[in-house]
Amino acid sequence: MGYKIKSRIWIESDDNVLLGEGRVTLLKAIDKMGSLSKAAKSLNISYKKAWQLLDSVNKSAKKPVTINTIGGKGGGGAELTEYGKSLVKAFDEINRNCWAFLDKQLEKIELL
Amino acid sequence: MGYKIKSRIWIESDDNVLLGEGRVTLLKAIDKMGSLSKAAKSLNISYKKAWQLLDSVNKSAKKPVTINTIGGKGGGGAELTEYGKSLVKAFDEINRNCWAFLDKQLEKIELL
DNA sequence: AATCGCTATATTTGTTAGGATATAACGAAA
DNA sequence: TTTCGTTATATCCTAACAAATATAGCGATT
Repeated sequence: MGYKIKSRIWIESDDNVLLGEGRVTLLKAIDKMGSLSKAAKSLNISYKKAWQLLDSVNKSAKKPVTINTIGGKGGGGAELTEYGKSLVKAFDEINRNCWAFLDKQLEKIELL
Repeated sequence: MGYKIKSRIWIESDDNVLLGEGRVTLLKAIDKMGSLSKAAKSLNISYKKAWQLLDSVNKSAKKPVTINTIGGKGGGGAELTEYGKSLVKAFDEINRNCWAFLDKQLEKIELL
């Protein structure tokens, strides 16, 4: 059986984490569910953790990633901005490319 | 100021971690110092942690990565095998290549 | 056979991240 | 103006993880 190579990538803005795998799956869940609390529930993480993640994302992004409304119809909710959606898409693409790249690189170790 | 992209890669063997950045810096320190305890001291980590890391490396590698001698001249010591040295070298190379690759990919996000 | 510095391991103590819980504030709609 | 399901935040508690400490065992050298 051969070795496997794994990776974790993230994007920082001014030493704060903007996007990582956890944040991206959270953003996807928000997009799907329409609210932060439902997204947290669907991912089986606490609301607190989800809120902290999202807060840090919005604080470190150059443009808003979500729009959170408080009160109002249905109590409020959260939805991705266009910028947020394209960030998610780009991150996924980079991640997939990285995996493919690393799988090729792994050959260097397999034949030692 | 733009975003930065960071990564962490590691190699697994049969679901156990073989090499990661911490393990590689430990192996380098062992190579330099000639013993596990001195390596741990030079990295400011506890001997226990260093030992656990090295143990897990040797358990999951297909060939021995270090040769540890217990007792004897100077009380013993640890040194890298040829396989160990080439693993370290290959890992570093893959890591550097990955950074370069990701830096290019980051452009996709910069121009959103 | 005594010494030495190391590997190898168990045990105990400390620290920190996260979970659970509680609650205030909000604004549209009825 | 009351209800509702959110966002937003603070506080406490616990459980997982890391550090500190202790100690046994080893074997070449003297």
